[in-house]
Amino acid sequence: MNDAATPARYDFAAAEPRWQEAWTAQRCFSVPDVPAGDRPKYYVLEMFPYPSGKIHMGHVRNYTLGDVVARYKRARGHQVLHPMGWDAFGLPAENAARERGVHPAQWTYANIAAMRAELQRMGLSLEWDREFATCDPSYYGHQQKLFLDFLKAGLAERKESWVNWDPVDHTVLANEQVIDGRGWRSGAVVEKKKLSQWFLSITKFAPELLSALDGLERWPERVKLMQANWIGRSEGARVRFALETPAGGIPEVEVFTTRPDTLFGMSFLAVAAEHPLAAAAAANNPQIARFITEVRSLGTSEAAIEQAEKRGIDTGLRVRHPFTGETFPVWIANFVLMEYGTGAIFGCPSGDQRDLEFARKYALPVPPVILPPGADPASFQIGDTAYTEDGTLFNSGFLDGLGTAEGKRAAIDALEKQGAGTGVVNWRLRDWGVSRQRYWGCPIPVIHCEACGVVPVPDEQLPVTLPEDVDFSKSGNPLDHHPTWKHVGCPSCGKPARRETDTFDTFVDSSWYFARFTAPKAGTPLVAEAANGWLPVDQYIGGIEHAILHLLYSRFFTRALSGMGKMQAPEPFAGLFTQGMVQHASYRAKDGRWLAPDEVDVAADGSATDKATGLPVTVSRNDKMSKSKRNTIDPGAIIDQFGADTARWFILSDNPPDRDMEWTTAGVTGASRFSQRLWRLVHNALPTLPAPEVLPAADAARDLRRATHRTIAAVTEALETFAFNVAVARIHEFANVLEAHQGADAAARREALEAAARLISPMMPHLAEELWSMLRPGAPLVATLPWLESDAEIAKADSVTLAVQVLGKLRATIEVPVGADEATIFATAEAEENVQRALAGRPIRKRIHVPGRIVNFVA
RNA sequence: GCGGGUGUGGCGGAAUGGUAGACGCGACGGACUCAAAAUCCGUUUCUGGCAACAGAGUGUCGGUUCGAGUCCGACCACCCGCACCA
Repeated sequence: MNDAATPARYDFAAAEPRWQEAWTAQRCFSVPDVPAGDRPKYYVLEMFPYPSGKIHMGHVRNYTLGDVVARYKRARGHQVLHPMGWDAFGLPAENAARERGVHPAQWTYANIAAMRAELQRMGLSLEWDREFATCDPSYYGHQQKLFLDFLKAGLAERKESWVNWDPVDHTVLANEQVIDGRGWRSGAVVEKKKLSQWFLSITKFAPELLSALDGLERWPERVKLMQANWIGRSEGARVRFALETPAGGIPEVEVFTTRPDTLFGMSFLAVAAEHPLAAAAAANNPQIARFITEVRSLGTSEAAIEQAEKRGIDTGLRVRHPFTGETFPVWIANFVLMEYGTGAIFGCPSGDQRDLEFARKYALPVPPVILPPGADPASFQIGDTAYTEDGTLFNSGFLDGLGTAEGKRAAIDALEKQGAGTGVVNWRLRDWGVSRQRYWGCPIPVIHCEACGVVPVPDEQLPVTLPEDVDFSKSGNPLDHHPTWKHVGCPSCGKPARRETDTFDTFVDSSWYFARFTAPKAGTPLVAEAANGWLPVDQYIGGIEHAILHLLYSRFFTRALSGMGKMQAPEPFAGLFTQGMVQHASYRAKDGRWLAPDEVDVAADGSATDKATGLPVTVSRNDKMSKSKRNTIDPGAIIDQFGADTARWFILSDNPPDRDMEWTTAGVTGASRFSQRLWRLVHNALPTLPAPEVLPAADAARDLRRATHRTIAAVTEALETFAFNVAVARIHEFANVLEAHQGADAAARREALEAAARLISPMMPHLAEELWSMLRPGAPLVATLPWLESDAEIAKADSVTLAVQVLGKLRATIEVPVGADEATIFATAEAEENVQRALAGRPIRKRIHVPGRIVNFVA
């Protein structure tokens, strides 16, 4: 290897740690808790990781994207806050405890140490001094304080709600732990069970959370749309239907509808299985009781409920129509959601597809009430498809002849007049249930006292820390079985009382961490000057899977905390970027085993064989990297083999960052080759370059200098717009130009090579420092330098190529001087032989000229 | 089921309504080498043609326009989210 004939190569393994140390030693990435001086602030944040133990390519992509932004903004003169921490509570630690007997805390902190080391090798411009984990008592203790403030402000309350219950393990299951309606561990059929739980009153902010979306100009439209749909504002009416004979003391059923205009199309009324009326009907009817039990085994997830086959049972009860006095049957239906509206609907099969399917299945009538424009009222029939669009009302008594909008108004007026209903705005958004029956989470700091009720833990007793001696061998919540932990004296009356054993949803932890990062060591949860100085986060980056919940909860917390005067920030994240997933081909043997990428040989045509057996394997593309499919690539191994810069460069070059990318070995080796090529360009040029002070002569190497300044402009624009793959492409092109100009004016070449070194710095920061130190020994680090400016005068072109079309088809291209007059351009274009042939002697009827772009002749 | 997104060569992708396929990967041909690796040069959307050139072409069908990958309408396929995974 050290043979004199071997060409010199860039030794990334030596260089990368060296530059990382230099950045740390010079504290290049440190900023004060309160932004100071006249440099504008810029807060770059990537969604902090769950410490699973190893970083995966999704993390590498996420943090590379953030680091490009952080380094670029720093070069543009901002003081950049760029912290990192750990979303450290959650189920996997408890699973590890159950499966391997390792304590969640020990497991988690070991994972954090391992992942921190891996992240540090990536050369990210992070300020590690601000690091914390949400499982640190110094973090979650402050969270408990915030919860007590929520309680005082009336933003937290106890309510009952339904959970997935495993009757064998005696434990609450997450939706992901419910597989085909059964508990993942026990295999028992899951039931819905009602528990009293803590809720945060996010619905109080629903109107604001919705209207403020408009102001989030640097959020993807689709994320805003998803949030708007999630919040789900809908205008409609609540309508009360009196029961013909009250059941279980219930005299009437209230439904919510967005279509009061279709009330005359009613054919039945349906309630959710959890509705009180359902329980009343089941009281002395075992068949109904059995049906309710069956529906309860569907689980609590909306997807499971709505995807299930539509089923129902007639309760035998009947309700009276407020307008006609007619009576209709009351059904219990599995597609009616207790959580939405009032948990009851009136069924109008002609105007709602779900109602129609239900009516057809149970042979209920389908009276049509909305006439599509142009349809004949005498012959109009509903087949397999409900008519859900606007139209003209008919068969609808006093509403006949009205349009949809007027019909709604008239129906609501009539309902209000006779006291049978009111026009209302309904929200899909529900209050946020934050209670979890788990050990590895932040304890909810309240005490239940027989005499005093719910008593907040006094401030001076915070934090309420988790006990360390816990037993995971029993099913259920370990905090609940702990022999002593929950037994405490009531802070109010002193009598024996019981500590709350539920812990917070981990989404609570991540709803304010971005604010804590501004003053991570403070003795109070937040320091207003720090939070106000840095927030909102200027650029937040993470996966699209968080588009709704995490972002919405953070927006809610930001408003709540601002409302309580803890800080003043209208929104947590001014700019949001959602990255795509990292995928990899997966390989499956004939016998069904999944094979890891290093267990197969991939041929040139893409087919693959099992290295061990030589048998062909099935290759599938575009699979999300996952342990189960064994198609993960370990970032650590990639960095060992190719270096952090290569991994970063490939990830940026592959495709636009908001799309899913495919990790390929070929792509990595290509990126590696390019880093060596750049290094070689500088290495080979060094002996021929003049001193840095020598400026290129005015007209020396114009092509090269034009390319240099055009590249600066193009890369700058690409970085500004998150088009990192385009930035990479422009630098590739520039390298091609550099190679073609190795004999050009030496000062121009120095200018070009120095530009190359600095333009790659957000993306390949180590190589940038290496090249810069070669070109300018002893000069300050690239990490401390301002961004390059393009000189428009040098970048300007002398001539321009115009496409010439005849009837919109390309027939020739012409080269004209910049600023040539239109007549000359048309004459030149017309004179082209190919243009003449295409015109075939026909007169030109119209001449179109788009300066700098195109000439089109219409003949 | 509801909501959201994506679709361009062999592959990843580029393209303010204006030359479709920049740039990279792969492949093929060549140079260097005893040989290989590394590196460099060239070709590479498809069809026809020696070529000049012509025709077709951005998931499908239709529309607007001098001109559509881009705008509009309908459809198809795939992916993601759905409140206790993080």
